[in-house]
Order: sequence, then structure tokens, then C-alpha cells
Amino acid sequence: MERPRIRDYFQQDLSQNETITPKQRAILQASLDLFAEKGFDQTSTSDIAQRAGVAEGTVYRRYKTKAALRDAILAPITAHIVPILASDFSEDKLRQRYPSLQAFVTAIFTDRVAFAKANVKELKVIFEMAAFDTERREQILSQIAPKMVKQMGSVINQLKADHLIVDWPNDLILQSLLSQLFGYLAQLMLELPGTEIEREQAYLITVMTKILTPGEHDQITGQ
Amino acid sequence: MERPRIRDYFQQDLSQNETITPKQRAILQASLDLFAEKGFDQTSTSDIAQRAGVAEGTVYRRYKTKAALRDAILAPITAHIVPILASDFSEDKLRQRYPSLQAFVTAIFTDRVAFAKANVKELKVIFEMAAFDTERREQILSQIAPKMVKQMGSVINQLKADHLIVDWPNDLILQSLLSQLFGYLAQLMLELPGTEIEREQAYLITVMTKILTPGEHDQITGQ
DNA sequence: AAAATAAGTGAGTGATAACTCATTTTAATG
DNA sequence: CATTAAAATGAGTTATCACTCACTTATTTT
Repeated sequence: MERPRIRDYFQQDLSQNETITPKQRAILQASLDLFAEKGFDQTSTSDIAQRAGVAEGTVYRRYKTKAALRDAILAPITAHIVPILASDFSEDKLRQRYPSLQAFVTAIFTDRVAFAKANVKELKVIFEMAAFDTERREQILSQIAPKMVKQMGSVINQLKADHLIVDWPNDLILQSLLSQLFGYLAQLMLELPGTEIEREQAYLITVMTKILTPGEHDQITGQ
Repeated sequence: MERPRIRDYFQQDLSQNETITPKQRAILQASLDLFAEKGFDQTSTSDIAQRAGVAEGTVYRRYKTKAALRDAILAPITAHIVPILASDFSEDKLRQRYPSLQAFVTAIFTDRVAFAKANVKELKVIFEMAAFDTERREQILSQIAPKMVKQMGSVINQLKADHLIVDWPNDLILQSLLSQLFGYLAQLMLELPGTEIEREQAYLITVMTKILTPGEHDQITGQ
């Protein structure tokens, strides 16, 4: 547990950056809040100015365009997302064999779930952007997906050799795990009711572990 | 398999509606395509007119506003989504005990997956709307969620009594299944690479069945 | 404290996009 | 074919919004 605590990297950058003025800070915060609440296109720069308690001209002082403002908000998270994805796979952790599925899933997903939870607003803005901007989406995916597939792949193969994990194609394993993560994220982003977040997080690990546990019903049907 | 085939209800309504003119048909089709491609806000009415090959005034002939146009597109799917969700739970099917999990999952999700697959564009437009329109989202959820929880709940309870299903709280069971469905949907909506759709559909049933199969690792950890 | 630099302001501007309407074109009817 | 009704048109109107800029206020430097 001596791993660095996951935080909201947007907040972190805001508080660490000494050069930024309080008003600029307020503008970034208001933008993030409004983009997550109403969507990027539905948020006007005058909305942002009003929420931040500044004049509209101030919004344009540091960031030349509205899009640049959004990108500035997403910069900290995109800068930190790659290390987060890569962590646990590097050097030591990769060589060490996981004694159980539970250990594997916990090690792999605890950080990522915490990261997602700490950056719900930012992720919502990213998803909105990715949903309708094919180019950006493919750019983001091409940076992350191959790395993830490769690194997770070698761990999964090792678990397969030890007969600790279900014998499915790696892409199916990854997909089913990511679906769970994605469903959890959707719950957070959409503020779906009936969710005791802390409880759900433990559930997530349990469900993932169960998916991966080898059993009798593991044939792929219908093909 | 004598169950009615799932179709794109938007297409269905378009082709069935005899009163609609070809140009109006083209407008609806162009709107759906563009909303799904670029997003609602990023699509202008002149975009729609151009894609449909009509004058911009024609777009406003039948639908007074752009939002009304979107709602007209979503009307058929929302009108049909409730019956789809409710099907398989009504009368006979509910009384009949499922002999196996596989049978249960197949019966429950085959139609829904097919429905989702046939209405990807419409669902994408719905999700965009729901993501940032809290009121609409809650309205939609309040219509669907309780019905689903109640009907699925009784089936799940019966399976539990027969010891055919994992002994988790019903909401967790539902949530993990819906996450899988949601992840599959996201794959379709975002056109993620490496997806052989037909194969994936069979995978989905398999993964869901595996999640539900009772086993030794079914404790909820972490409280 | 004067000068210089940076931050902030808000009225103003141009462009865009939703929506209207007087007119024209097409289709239906007798 | 003439008349009437419905459908379609596209130039025009209005409102909004991203963005600018001449100016004011605050902060730093000398």
C-alpha cells in the first residue's frame, strides 16, 4: 500500500501551479464543472465567465479559444493516464507471479478504479469529445490500446500457464473486464441512483475475479 | 425462434408510414445519420438539408424545431423499447422455470442485444441526450428501471431458489450484466477496432452466463 | 512613488445557425 | 385542362455566441 495515492490530477495541477492567478483557476474549475454538467457545446463562454465570477474577456486572456480551454483542462489527465495504465506492469510487478486471481485483479484494477472515480468529470468531458470526434478517438486509442493489450497480455498468459485464469482469448478477457469498469464509470458519470459507491467498488473486484475464475462453463458458445 | 425478429424501428416506421413524403423521409434519415456522426449540437439544420438534398425551409415544414426533429427520430425507438424490455417476463415465460443459466441468459438477452445492435445510431443519440439532460435522463430511467428491477428480480429469485444462480444481491447481478451489455454497446457505438461483431455477440452470452454461475469465489470482499 | 508590466474588463463585432415567410413548384381533384 | 391544395423553396430575419480590443485596475520593478 506504499503506492502513491490516486488523486484528481486536475485539482492537483491547479493547486500545485503557483503561476496561475486565482481568477484563472476559477475559470478552469468553472469550465470543467459546466462541461461535465451541460456538455461542451451547450456551455457558452459567458456561462463560464459568470460561474467563475469574471468578465468574459478574462476567459480569453490565457486560452485563445474555447477548445484550447477544454484541452488545457484535459492536459493533466492525459499526461497522467499513461503512467497509471502502465503501472503494475513495469519491471518488478511483471516478473512476480500473482498467487491468485483475486491478487491479480486487485493489483491491476484498484488504482484504475480509484483513478476513474477521482476524475469522473474529466472522463465525462473526454468521452463526449471522443464520441463524436473520430480522429481524436483513434488518436487516443492508438496511444493506449496497444500498450494495454501487450502488457496485460503477458500477465494473462502467465496466469494461463499457471491455470489460474479462464482459457479465453485475451481480447475477450480484456473486453469483459473493461466492460465492468466501463459500466461502473457510466454509473458514476450518469449519477445513476441506488449506488453506494464504496460498496460498488468492492463488488467490481469480486465480479471481475469471478469472470476470470476457471470453471466448467467456459466454452465459447454459438460459433 | 418463432419470436418476432428485431428490426431497426426507425427504419420500420419510416417504411411503414405511407403519409410521409420522400423528402421528409430523407430529412429524418439524414438527421439520424448526422446526429450519430457529429452529435446534435454540431449538426446544423443546413447540414441536414444538404445531406437530404432539400432546401432548409423543408426541414421546418413538418417539425417546428430542431429538437422536435430529434424527438421525432427517437419516438419510434422509445415507443418500442419498453415492450422489448418487458418481453420474456410476461405471463408464461415468468411462470416457466429456466432449466439452466444458459437458457435464462439466452432468453433474456438475445433480443436485447439484437435490439441494441439494430439501433446503434438511435441509442447513440439517446445517450448523448441523456448524458447532459438530467431531467430527461431521470424521466427515462423512472419509466424503465423499476419495471426491469421488479421483473428480473422475480426471475432471479426463482433461479436462486433452485440454486442455479450466484447468491449475490439482485442489484449487483443486474449491474454486472448490464455492464457487459453496456460495454458491448460502447464497442458498437464507438466503432472500436478489433471487433468481429457476430463473434462478440456469442461471447457476451458466455460471459454473462459465467458471471452468474454459482461457485466458490462468490463472497463479496471488502464489505 | 513613479514607471513599467501584467491582469482584468465589458462593450462591441462578425459569423453562424435556428427559424420565418412570401413565392414557386408539384400533386391532386373535378 | 383548369382549379385548388399541399409541398417545397431560399432569401431574409433575429438571436446567440465566440472572440477582439481599447481601456482600466492591480502588481511588480526600479
